This record gives sequence, structure tokens and C-alpha cells, in this order.
Amino acid sequence: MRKPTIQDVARHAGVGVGTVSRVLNNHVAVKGATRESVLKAIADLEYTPNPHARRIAGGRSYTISVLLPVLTTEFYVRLLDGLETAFQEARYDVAIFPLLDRSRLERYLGSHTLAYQADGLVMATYNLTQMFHERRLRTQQPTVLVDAFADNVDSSFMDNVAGGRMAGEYAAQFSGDLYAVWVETELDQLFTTRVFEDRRSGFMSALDTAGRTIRAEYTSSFDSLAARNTAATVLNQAQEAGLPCTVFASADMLAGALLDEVRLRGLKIGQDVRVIGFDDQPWAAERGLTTLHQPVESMGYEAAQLLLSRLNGYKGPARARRFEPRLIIRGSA
Amino acid sequence: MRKPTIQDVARHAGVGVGTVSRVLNNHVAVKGATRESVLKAIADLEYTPNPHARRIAGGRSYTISVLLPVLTTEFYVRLLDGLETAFQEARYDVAIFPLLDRSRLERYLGSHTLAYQADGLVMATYNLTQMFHERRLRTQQPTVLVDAFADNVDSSFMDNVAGGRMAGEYAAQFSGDLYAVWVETELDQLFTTRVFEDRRSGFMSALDTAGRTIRAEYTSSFDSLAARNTAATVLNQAQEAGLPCTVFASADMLAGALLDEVRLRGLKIGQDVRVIGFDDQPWAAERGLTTLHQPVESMGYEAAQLLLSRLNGYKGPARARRFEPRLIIRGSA
DNA sequence: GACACGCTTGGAACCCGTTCCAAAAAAGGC
DNA sequence: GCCTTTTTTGGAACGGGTTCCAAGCGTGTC
Repeated sequence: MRKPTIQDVARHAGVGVGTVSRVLNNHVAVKGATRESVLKAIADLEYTPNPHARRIAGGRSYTISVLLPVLTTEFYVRLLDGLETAFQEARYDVAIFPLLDRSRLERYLGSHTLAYQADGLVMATYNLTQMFHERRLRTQQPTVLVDAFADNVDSSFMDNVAGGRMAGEYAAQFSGDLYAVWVETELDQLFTTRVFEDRRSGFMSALDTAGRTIRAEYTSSFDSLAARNTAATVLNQAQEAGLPCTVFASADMLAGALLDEVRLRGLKIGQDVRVIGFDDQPWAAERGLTTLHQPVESMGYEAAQLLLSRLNGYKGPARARRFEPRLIIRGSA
Repeated sequence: MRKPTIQDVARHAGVGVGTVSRVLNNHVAVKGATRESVLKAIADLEYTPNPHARRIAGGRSYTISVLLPVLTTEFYVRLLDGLETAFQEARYDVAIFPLLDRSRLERYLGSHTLAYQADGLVMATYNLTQMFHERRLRTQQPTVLVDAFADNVDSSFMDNVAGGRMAGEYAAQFSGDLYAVWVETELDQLFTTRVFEDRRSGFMSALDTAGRTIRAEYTSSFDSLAARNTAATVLNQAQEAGLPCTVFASADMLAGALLDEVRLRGLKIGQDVRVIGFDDQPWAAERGLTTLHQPVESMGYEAAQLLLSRLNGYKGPARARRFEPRLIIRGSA
């Protein structure tokens, strides 16, 4: 038996093909009752639209390119989840390009072909280069930034300053010394994220407002060995200077290392040493880590919506969507 | 400037659209001169056909599913190379499914969706299960086996018996003891390959014909540690029983381990110990290994052709294409 | 030279969606 | 209740290929 077509659905529902198309694409101008009958016909016939026909009739590829640094981290997995959810709803395909280093990004941006094929572009965590601007002007390809910001481009990002501030306000209420650990990212300058600078400035301003000062700050890279060393250094200093103390670890990774080290030294978490993390990694709940949860999926979902609105003809000025982390208080602080 | 269409090409070449389509699809019924002018027009306009339009007009997906156990080995990489070359020529896309274990294969075979999308199926190294037969009858999906054989299905495979025989005939001419090492594959029964049984039976029959007997046989698994151990065992025995000797290693992997071990013991390769491999791995030339080269790419290419002919309407009985390895004599034997 | 047959070729019909325009229906205004 | 405006709807045109039929051409035969 032949696959049903949009014609079959239209006939079955007693409406025109245009109406069926409108329902499929969520165009608003369809009355509730009509929409229902179309949806019923679709279900009855087990109709699935032919994506190729759609692409040729629509004159687009219905494909979005997503550029990101890596896809092996929790953060980007969640981000993609949000992006893909939104694009799937709009029946767009997603092509993912993990562009670990500068040369790959430039190769990508330089290639006409890919620009030609995707209807839109999502760039995650990228610093906008001159090259990118030129290309955007040249190709007119609708673009959205996610986890990044620039003037004149739609963007969706996390307010890390606010997140840092929340951590700072919460930390300020505890007596004892305050410490903080920041992360030095190893990404190329191209991919610079201001994430940790932002968290720091929010944190510091909160302490300032509360009239508190920080005892010491540390920096670690992202690998687990470095995190372990840093944790040891912090605790050495803290034990020497006197407990209790409160440590803001600007990434859960670091917070985890601190929890390990605290336990190792027979100290009491949340008492001798309070730890505040950032990220709310999957394991944070079971380890009782007080941390900042980021609505990463929402940020991705919203980025996709911004792009889709452009694809549907929105011509207005660039929009920026800001998302705030949420402090999740568990046992560690 | 708009992308040129088949209409533009037809106009530019002064022919009808049908003719252009015929040239694009390599239909024979186009005169040389006409074909040339069409090709020139295509080049002039930098025309590239729109694959979506093709899929909708042609009523097919122009996509082939390739099922194979893994794609990390030399063998499957070369196989895919041959398959993809042929499919690209015919402008088909290839979707690759590495189905490492039984559950994934069954999940794949059970799913209607994928069956629905691909125009044809290439199965590499799979034993045909009952499930597969039922599915084939149900979906009528054109299928070809590669590196495997079954009645009533098109297939393209290596004649490992012949390969073993060549090794045997060559080995038989040398004086001294004869040894052989076989491989025990760890693949699920579903993916059974008779490769090593076949090589063995060919090898043995050749010795038989030549009136020679084998001194001892060994079996190893495919990992390098096991290969090293096996090599040591073989050489212990050989040194005890007396050199020179000749060893047929039914996979280059094993032959490589033997070469290492021979050198380690200060023996002369090709003199004290002769080694014959099988596979002609990329490193075999520089290490001077006498081995059997398999035309794996050709086997894949031919498999694709068999499938394409079905897709183009061939209705005849199942065909089987047999490929013979070629003995490459280098220094080791 | 006329006729038949097979090989090439042109082009209309078709594949299955989206879009746009005009028409129909509904809502609003008096 | 009638007219205007707005919302909703039907369906033709279109997008870029493939396929099939009929027509054109060339060659071979007598």
C-alpha cells in the first residue's frame, strides 16, 4: 500500500491541502475544530510528511548547523537537548559540528558549501571573529548565538554574573573565612567564554555589598588531577588559617574534588568546610552539594526559537535572552 | 544568482530535460555527442542536481543501509570504500550501522522505519537468521550479502578456500616442518564468518595434494597479547623440533607477532623460519611479509553493483560473485 | 527508393509538499 | 439585518527532478 500523501489527508478530513499544510507547520490561522479534524485524519492514515517534498517545495533545506567546541561535556549535551527539542518541533534537522580548534572553525566558516545548505546557524560559546562577521554579511544566513553574546546578533545566554552574585550572597551569611576557586579554560581564544570572569565579578560584588572580603582565591584547570591538587592547596591554607570556612567552587568539578579532600581529612562538610558549587551536575544531588543549577536546556530551546522566528520572516532588531541560575541548597553549605 | 536547474542545463545544451536526466543517471540510450554537450552544459553552469527533487520525483530515498559488525578494522574500512565508491557513482547515499551485538541487529531488523527509508540493504559478514528471512519476505527490500553467502540472495564474497589453498601450495614447496596458526573469532554466532575454517580447509587440501603433512596447528584470538603468546609457543615447538620451518599465519596480525618473535630470538626470517600471512595489511610491504592480498574493495564494489542492478529492475535469480586472493611474495617466505 | 525496425530524443505528466491569492465564512459595527 | 473588516479556507501554481510515451532519426533490407 502506498504511503499516504497530504492529498489523502485533505480528502479524508474534508479540507484543502493548504489547510493540512498549515496544521503541520503550526501556522496559527487554523480554527480549533478544523485543526482537530486534520489531526484525526493524520492519525487515522498514519500519515508522515515526506521531508524531501517539503524541502523542495519550501525551497529550504530545513537543516540547521550547530557549531560548538565539543560535545562530550554535560553542558553541551544538555544544550543540544534543548536545541534539538525545539528544532524537532519545527521539523528541522540538526547538523552538529564540534569544531575543537581554530583551524576547524575557520575551515567551516570559510566553506561556501555548508553555508549554502543550512538555513540557519547556531554558534555556541564562540567569540565572534572578523571572519564570521564578513561571512554573515555575505551569506545573510540567519544566526543565533547561544552561551555567548554580541551586538546585532540574536543571542541566548546564561547570566553568570547573577549566578556568581547568588553564590556570593549565600556565602556571605556564613561566619569564617571565604575562599574561591576559579577555572582557567584551555580553549582557544576564539572560543573564549567569559563564564568564569562573570561568575567572579558577581561573586565579588556580592561580598562587597555584604561588607565581606575574601581570604584567598585560587585557579585550576579543568582536569581532575589539577582539581585534586587545588583542593588540597585550599584546605591546607584553610586549616592553617582556621576553620570553619566557606569555599565557592566555580564549577562542580572543583567542588567534587573539595568534597573528596574534606572527607579525606576527616573534616565535616557543611560544618568545618562549607562548599558551594556551580553547574548542578547529575551527581550533585546524591552528594548533597549546594550548587547553582543552570537552565541550560531552556537556554538552548530559546536560542532555537529565536532562530526559527528569523526563518519565519521576523526582521526586527537583535534580541537577547538572559537566563538566571537557581541556587539549590543541599547539605554542603 | 539562483542555482541552475535541470531546465537550465537542457536549454543551454539545446536538448530536452529527459535527455539531461538520462545523462545524469548513466542511462545507456544517449548518443555520445549528445552526452558530451550535456556534460559541457553541466560544467558551464556548475550545475549540481538537487537531491531532494530527485528523491521525490524518483519515489525512492536513494539511500542504502549497510549493516556491519564494526568499522574499526582495516577490512571493513576497505569494504566500505568499495561500497561507497559504487554507490556514489550512482548518486546513492549510504547509511552505516555498526551493529556490534545481537541485540542491536535484531532491533535494527525489527524496525519498520528504517526498512521503509532505505531502498536497499547491504549486510556484511552476517549469518542469515530466520528473522532476517521473514523481514525480507515482508518488506521485499532488495538485499545483498557481502563477505557472506546464502542461497537465493545476491552475494559477493572472498574465496577463502582458494586463498588457503594458495598458501598451502606455496608452503608445500619448502623443506622443513609445516605449522599453521588459526584465529578464533569472538563474534556472536549471528555474525559467524566461516573465514578461518575456509582458509584451513583450503590449506589442508593443498598439503594433501602435495603429499605433505602438518607438524602442528595452533589457535589464537585476535588480540595482540594472545598473538604474541601464540607466536612464542609456535617457535618454542619449532626450535625444539628443528629448523628450518614454515608457518602459515591465517591473519597478518598473527604473522606480525611471529616476525617479532623470530627477530627477538635472533633467527633469520625467510631462512630459519618462513612466514606466510593473510590479509596484506598496510605494514606488510615494509616488513617484507609474504601474504595473501584480498581484493576487498572490489568485493564491496561488486556487491554494490549487484544491489544497484536490483534497484534498476533486475528480477533474475540470485547471483554470487566470488573473489580470489592473490599471493604476494615478499621476503618472509 | 520505399518500408520497417530499433535507437534517440523531446516534453508532458507526475512525485509531494509549500505558498499565495482569491473566495468564503465569521465577526464586528451601526 | 446589512455592510465592512478580519479571519479562515480551498486550491492552483510552483519547485526540481524522473519516467514514459510518442515522435524523430538513422540504418538495413529487398
